[in-house]
Amino acid sequence: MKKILVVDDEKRLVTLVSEYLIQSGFRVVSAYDGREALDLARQEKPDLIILDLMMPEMDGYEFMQEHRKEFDTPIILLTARVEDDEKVIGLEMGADDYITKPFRPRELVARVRSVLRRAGGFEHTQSTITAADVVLDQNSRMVSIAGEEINLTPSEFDLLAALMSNPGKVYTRLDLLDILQGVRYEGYERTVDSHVKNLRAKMEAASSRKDYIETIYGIGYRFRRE
Amino acid sequence: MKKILVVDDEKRLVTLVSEYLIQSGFRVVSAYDGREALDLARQEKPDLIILDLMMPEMDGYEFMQEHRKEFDTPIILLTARVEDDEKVIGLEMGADDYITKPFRPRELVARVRSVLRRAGGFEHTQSTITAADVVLDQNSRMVSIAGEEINLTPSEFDLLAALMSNPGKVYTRLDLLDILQGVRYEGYERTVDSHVKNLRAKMEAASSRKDYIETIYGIGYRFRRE
DNA sequence: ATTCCCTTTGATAAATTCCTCAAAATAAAG
DNA sequence: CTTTATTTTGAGGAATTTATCAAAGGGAAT
Repeated sequence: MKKILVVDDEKRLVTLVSEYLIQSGFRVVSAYDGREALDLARQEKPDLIILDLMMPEMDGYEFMQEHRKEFDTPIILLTARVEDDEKVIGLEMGADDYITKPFRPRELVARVRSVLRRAGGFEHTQSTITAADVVLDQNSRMVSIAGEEINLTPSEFDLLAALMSNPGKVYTRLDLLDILQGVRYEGYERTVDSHVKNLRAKMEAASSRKDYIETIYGIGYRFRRE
Repeated sequence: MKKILVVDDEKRLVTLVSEYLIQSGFRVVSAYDGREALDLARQEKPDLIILDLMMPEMDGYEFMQEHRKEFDTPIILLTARVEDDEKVIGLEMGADDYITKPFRPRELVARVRSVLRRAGGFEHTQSTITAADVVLDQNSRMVSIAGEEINLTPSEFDLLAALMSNPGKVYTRLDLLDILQGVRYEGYERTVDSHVKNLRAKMEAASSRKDYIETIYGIGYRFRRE
């Protein structure tokens, strides 16, 4: 299982990213400034680092400079805005990829997988979830029901993956919105309903069963546990 | 166990919110104006702050400004009206969520849980209450009796959660009405009776036992303690 | 630029729950 | 036993929440 170091001074963002990565089958350690990150990098020897450029104490550039003296761990940069300059400097300094805020969690995970693949290692992440007769593969992002493959949109897949990661657990619409949209400052809860509706339709079309996803009135949704 | 600071000049509201939070498994400290809140924040280092924007002495904006210099505790704003401006300003100043008055306790608690989950860690608050053969889970809001899950409406759940949080303690109808409806200046006490009736029916249908909820004539109700 | 697909939004219908009231039942008091 | 107070119960309409649909908005690919 791959270990990832997440470095950002915004705690909320670190938590969100961490949860999403964990849910995707990675192990995560986190730091809130460059110095702390350097200590952790030495100690934990992560397989990949997700790094914010703007930080107190020791910013991203400094961190990379120091870090590169000792390791060649792949790095994905988080940048607030994409000045071309920033991008170029970052890549010259040895970053493997970059992603601009705000971003969607699934986009980040996709890049993490991509960078890890390039960086050589084979993925050993736990990538398939099975519940009832539904099989969901996080790597290929394919889902099949009773052996028959179904075609989901990215949002539908993310929603289903979240629900299936804890069958029986009830997720509120706000929880699910976070998963769809990343850090949320506003959002229409009915968006979740729409995706659930489409997801249910596709799942029911592929299976005689229904009620894979249950509505908990007044709360949210959950994946049915036998 | 997470500690929450509640700041509002309306004492009645502070009391209600506090009780409900305590009942939901949190620790609570409270302040009635911004200055007092700042002292308490320094002293108690809460995990989350629930903050009214309109207050004497030092209003919510001022408080946030000062507070942010020293901490990054997540904040949930209470606002009387929702001007979009207010919302935007608040969020820009670092609030994590907002909720408009009047609100129901359960809605607030849901947001508290959601923000804490994002902001902090993976430790969970003590979320299940067990009494007799009844198990009640505050996170998923599910209840089971002798292992069998029963389906409660939001109000029924809130009522049962309140009663079960202190088996043997007698709650008046007004106490329970507060829990159902939030800050209330009028209300029909018989509403509670109705919910109790429905609750009893569902519980008795799932169990051979009855009398989980006892009537104290002239006072109110309580959950039976063995 | 055009097309296609996905996401989000808003509006309306459907489902569920909540509140209220009044009559019936039960408990306490005299 | 009778009276009075309180609780239980059932039912209808009000209110809230969810499901569904259609259309607008965005972004990527052609």
